[in-house]
Amino acid sequence: MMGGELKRMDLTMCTTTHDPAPLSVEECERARLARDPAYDGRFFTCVQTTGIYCRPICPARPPKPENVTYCTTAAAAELSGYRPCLRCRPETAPFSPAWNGSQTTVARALRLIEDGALDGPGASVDGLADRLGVGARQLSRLFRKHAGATPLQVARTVRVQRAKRLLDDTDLSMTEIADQAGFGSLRRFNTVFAEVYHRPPSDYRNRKRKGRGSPTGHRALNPEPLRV
Amino acid sequence: MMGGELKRMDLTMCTTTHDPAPLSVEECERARLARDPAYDGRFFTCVQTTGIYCRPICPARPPKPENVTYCTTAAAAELSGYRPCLRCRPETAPFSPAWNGSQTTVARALRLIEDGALDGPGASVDGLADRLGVGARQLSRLFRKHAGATPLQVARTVRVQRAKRLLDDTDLSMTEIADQAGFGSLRRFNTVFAEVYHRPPSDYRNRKRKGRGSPTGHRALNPEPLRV
DNA sequence: CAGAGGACGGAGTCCGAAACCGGCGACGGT
DNA sequence: ACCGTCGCCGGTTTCGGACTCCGTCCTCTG
Repeated sequence: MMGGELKRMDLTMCTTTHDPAPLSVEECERARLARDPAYDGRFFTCVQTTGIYCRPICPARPPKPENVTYCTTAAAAELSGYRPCLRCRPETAPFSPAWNGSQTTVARALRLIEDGALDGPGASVDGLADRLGVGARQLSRLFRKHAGATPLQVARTVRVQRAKRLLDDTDLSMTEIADQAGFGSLRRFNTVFAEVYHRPPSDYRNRKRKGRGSPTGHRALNPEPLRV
Repeated sequence: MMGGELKRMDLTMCTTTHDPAPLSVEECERARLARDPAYDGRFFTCVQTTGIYCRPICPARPPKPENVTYCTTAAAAELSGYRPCLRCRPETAPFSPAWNGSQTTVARALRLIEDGALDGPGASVDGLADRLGVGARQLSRLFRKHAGATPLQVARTVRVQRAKRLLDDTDLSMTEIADQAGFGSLRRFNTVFAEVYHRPPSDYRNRKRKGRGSPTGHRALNPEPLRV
């Protein structure tokens, strides 16, 4: 024992605010050997031979019972001289900031894409992943999990939306709009826009303007409703 | 015509040092429409409508015959006011420096790996590719093509060789050798070394030293030959 | 105390398949 | 003459599955 942590049966004397019932050593033993997620955060395992403390769900090889004591909080374990396990990271409980780490990464990525991180020569998903400090494959996984779309799908949507606003709100040329929207070429702008709106961008702009009337008041005959 | 380049049949008057026989316009026409690699570098196609000149093997849509004239050199085409095509890049002929580009990239990568670019926390193939200015997937392809092994296979070989030299030439501990050889943990060092030499590193060192005699002159009984 | 090795899951690596991308040229409309 | 659209094209990028690598923990031995 390194001091201060509860010995075997002593757990019955100690509860935490979210623990409706005190835990027996036997219950802790069962829970950690089973890696039962329901007990995650309810107690911590202190390993005397290594000086490390863990969550009940730690995937590391379970230490022998005679080498173990239990604590109800991470703080108590640290006060007793144990350091957090680098596998299960007991200092990051569910719903803690660390738990939100990957979601935060995706949120940052989405902002970067809005800001054009995937546009222009040399821009790439590899490069974006690097800026975020994660592997490209891992970023892909996080996008699928938290955003339900791939980074390029997000970027393509953002580009089309920018182009649409520029078509509606400016008299810029197609070439200029393609460039400012983040497309690397007029060719790609035409292709992607047509895929989304089923017509070329200039046609979209013309119909949009005819639909709200020209200065002469003439309306387009049989205006075709926009399909998106 | 933009000036200076040879009109149709005039090619018969013009040869280059590596062209044993002059080319007819018909022959040029056939060669460019067929994208015949044998003619690459022997003549260049000048497109009047766009002001661009190409190699016979250019994958772009073949221009109409009436829009085409021919030159025997890239320089002649440029003197006539044409600019090089950004697809087939006529200014980069086979065996030119540009052609050697990917081989040079792999050579640089190998040097970087020797220098530990794939060792240590945060090191990755993604990161190496980024330093070389190519995509990770593309780097993988180039390694397969020019080195016959993957980046990690190369790195692993380099690490083991470093470790072997340190075992032979120093009295460093296993932990220290693992670290200096580029392994992130003693555990990995043990595993990889055993895969290559079929014994743990300390065993290798002991046998190697017994094999060349100790200061007392005692030789190991029945020394087992090293298998690599 | 150092070293070896079993166990483990997250992240990285590798690869094939598919999509994206940008360039070229033709053509039509203004 | 210029702008815009679109067919065509091949190199590179993207994506996701499959698998490996990796570092950590723990035990045990010398």
